Amino acid sequence: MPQKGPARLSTQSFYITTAIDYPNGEPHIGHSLEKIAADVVARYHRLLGDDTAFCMGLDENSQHILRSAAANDVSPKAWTDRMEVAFLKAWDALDISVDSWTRTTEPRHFRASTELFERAQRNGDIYKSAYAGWYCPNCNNYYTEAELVDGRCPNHPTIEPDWLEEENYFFALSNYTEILKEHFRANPDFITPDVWRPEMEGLLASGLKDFSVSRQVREGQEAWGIPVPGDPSHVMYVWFDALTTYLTAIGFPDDAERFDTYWPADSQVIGKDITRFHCLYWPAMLLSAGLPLPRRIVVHGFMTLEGKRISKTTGNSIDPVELVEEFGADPIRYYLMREVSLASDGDFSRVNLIHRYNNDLGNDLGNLLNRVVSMIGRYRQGTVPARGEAGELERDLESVAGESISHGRRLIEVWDLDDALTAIWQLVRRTNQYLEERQPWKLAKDPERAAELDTTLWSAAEGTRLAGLMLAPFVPATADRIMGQLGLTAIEHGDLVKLGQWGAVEFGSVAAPEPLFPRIEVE
RNA sequence: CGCGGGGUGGAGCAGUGGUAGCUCGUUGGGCUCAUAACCCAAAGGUCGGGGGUUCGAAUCCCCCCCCCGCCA
Repeated sequence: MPQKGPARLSTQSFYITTAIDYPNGEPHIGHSLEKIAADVVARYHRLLGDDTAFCMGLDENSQHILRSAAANDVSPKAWTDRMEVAFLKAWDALDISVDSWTRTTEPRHFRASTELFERAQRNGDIYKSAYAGWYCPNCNNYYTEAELVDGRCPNHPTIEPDWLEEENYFFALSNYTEILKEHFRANPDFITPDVWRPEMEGLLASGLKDFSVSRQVREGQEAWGIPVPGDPSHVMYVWFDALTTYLTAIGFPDDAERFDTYWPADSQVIGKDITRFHCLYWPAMLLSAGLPLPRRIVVHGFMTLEGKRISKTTGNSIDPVELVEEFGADPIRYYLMREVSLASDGDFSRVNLIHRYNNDLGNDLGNLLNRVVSMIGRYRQGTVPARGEAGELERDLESVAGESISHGRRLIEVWDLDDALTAIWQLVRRTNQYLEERQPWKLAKDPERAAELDTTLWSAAEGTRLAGLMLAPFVPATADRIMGQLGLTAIEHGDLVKLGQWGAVEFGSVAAPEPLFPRIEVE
């Protein structure tokens, strides 16, 4: 566990990636979970003052793209340009703070992939061999016997694939079984959460098999993809192309300064379907190229929608942009991070979203801010009073705030984001309780207790401020609104270190109270 | 078949040997600063089934049932 202590040096770098997406259709809520989780951690590290690089992108060199483009009667380039707009729009709507965006069709990415491939070649890990399987011409893909459905292509029920053999390039993954076993032994945090580790260790125990890294360009077919170095009759197949994005994004191989600043990646976030490729193939490829391995692969489960599998073909999907228009980005971010544990699959339910919105965001958090700001306005003409002498209740509130922050931090650092929110909510709840205990509305009626009222109002404002600060990675716009209503400036890089202690700011005048999350009435 | 994960109050989950916890929901009470919000309390579980180890098991062992994932 990375115990970083209470503060951080601002000279540290933090590199985080998400999987790159196939732009063969528009993004849906399932894509969003991973981006939001990664964004929370990226924002958290910026809040610590780390030099953070958060990279995402698009996987455009696959045959899926050619098919989608053809189906829509446009060129592949026009198609991916159009899809890029859709993806960027979705991530922007969800407030995903991406630093670097990579498309695999970019020349710099061709350059990086070629370099990585050549390094593996020089290391003797690439060889040519026969590849055989059931070939579907529509997919331009091979399937195993088991993958076929009644002898037909799983994606094209009308097509009976042919048994084909071709010469392919292979990567000698088997060379890396032992060294990867050792890596897993020496780095128990390499896979997070650790529920996925036994599966990888099982694969290692049974021995790794080499995998195909190229496809022949067939006659009459567009050479879509990155040519294999030294053999343009082949293009790279998936892994040396897609995974290399993580290197391209930070300047590999030509910008050594930038690359050395960020590599190896601190966290690479992926969906559970590609666990093996990121936990086994990818490290082996990096070892072959003489590059250090990422520190952590973070695996998340899948989302269902109202209990059903998300599928465009059955119309069971939600457009994140429409969702944001209806509820706002922060409620969706909060809901997904609070309700879905990365360790297991989660469900997106409209009823539960509204529930979380009203109960957690509206009642607990929004109402807390509202009552604090209202009372400061009503009893102290909008000026936050000086803190005064702390009694037992204030010391207790301060201690809960400290624990909430330290627990929250520790949990974010091990990617336990739902529990981190629970830890932060301890402070929100405690501050509400504190107000009940002090009853400032009664203190206000007795001029002799003005000092107690001052202390109470200051303490409640401070508890609310610290909760807002810790929430900033999860609900960034809301955190700024909290600061704004408390009369403070918007949250900045490094603020968790600078302002994350009880009493770290000088308050001034609060703004007019305004509900953060107006209640959503349901039928 | 094999490997792995899981089955805990109405719902969702935590809990790996020592009186079963959390959030929501339900019920009752309090408060009135606040977004019909907030606070307090109560009811509700023979921890999938059976057997075993132990002074003592949700927690360890064996068998069975059910759900999910992996097999390149």
